[in-house]
Amino acid sequence: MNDFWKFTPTCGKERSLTTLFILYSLHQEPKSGYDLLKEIAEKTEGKWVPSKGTLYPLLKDLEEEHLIRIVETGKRSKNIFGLTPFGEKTLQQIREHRKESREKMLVFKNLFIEIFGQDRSTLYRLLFEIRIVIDDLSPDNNDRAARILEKCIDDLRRIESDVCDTR
Amino acid sequence: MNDFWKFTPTCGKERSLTTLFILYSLHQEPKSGYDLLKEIAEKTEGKWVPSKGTLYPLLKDLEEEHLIRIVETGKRSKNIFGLTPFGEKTLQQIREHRKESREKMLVFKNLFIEIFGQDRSTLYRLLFEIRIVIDDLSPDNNDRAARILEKCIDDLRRIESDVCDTR
DNA sequence: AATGAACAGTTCGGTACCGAACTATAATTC
DNA sequence: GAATTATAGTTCGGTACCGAACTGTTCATT
Repeated sequence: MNDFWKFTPTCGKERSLTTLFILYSLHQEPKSGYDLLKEIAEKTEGKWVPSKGTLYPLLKDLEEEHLIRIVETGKRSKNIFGLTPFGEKTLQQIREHRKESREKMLVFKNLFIEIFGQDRSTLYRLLFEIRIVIDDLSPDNNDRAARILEKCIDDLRRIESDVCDTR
Repeated sequence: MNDFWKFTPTCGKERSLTTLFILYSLHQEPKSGYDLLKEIAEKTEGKWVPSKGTLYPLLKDLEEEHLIRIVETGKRSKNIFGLTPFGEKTLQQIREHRKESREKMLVFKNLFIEIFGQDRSTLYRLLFEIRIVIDDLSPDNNDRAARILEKCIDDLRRIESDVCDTR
């Protein structure tokens, strides 16, 4: 289901999640292929690390498509990549489609939880509802929402401590 | 990143999410390939529907591997598939690895939200914290947790209605 | 009876990726 | 200085999937 995790800018071809991560990461700061691998390994706790056989050819392709460019070379045939203006634009357009992407994630999670989630189905469903309500809030209400969520966390944590106290 | 969404039973080869869905769905009740496609389309609101070119050959493969079997044939060369005992066992073993699978989903979501999520970072982080607290609760406390979450939803919904009232 | 839609399935060129095996070089350790 | 480790990159057979184009059959509508 690689094609499921595809993201489309307003104009241009759809991009894989690996490409998206590359664009996003180089948007933060230019770096080498090796650095990208290390970064993704850290961020995902080693659970997802694109293989070198994937990454290096993909960097080459993205360079040929003028999304990224080599901004510096170093020893050991090291290449430091940075985004081009076209790459910046593509990344921005993909991120603008945040709603569609989040919907994808939502149906994916729903399915995932239906298959794996058992004991917690009810609670997770309520979490989803919270998520939906949050998404509909206008940004002005972030602070109020944050306080409500923080109180919720406190109350939930208190459940276990109440149980401990009654033992 | 098909290989990222791979699930491993205790013994036996790792399985794709499509395979997992098939096993899960046939575990519910036997059905045809066409029914599987319809079901996944419904559950994902059309966002993920394995292609026929994927599903039918995969059903054949799973049959050859004795995970599923044809329990009935009908008109139009219709085949109704059901799980075999081996398929039931495989499904059960994969679902037993729920923790690893959920960890995968968590790092995937974190990455996803880092790339796409902006306005709501704080709120989503709080949602993650709620999730972590929920995961640590013992099942006995599901009801209390559910009530807390329900109240949280009410409070969040009231934010918008408060705003509407003040206009 | 003819037509269109729904149901049901097959083939295969192509994509995105994996991972093993490979090459190369600089830095660190002994 | 030699050995080891880390950094850096390449190639390509293979997997899981897509989707277009195809075949076929039953049911519903006109």
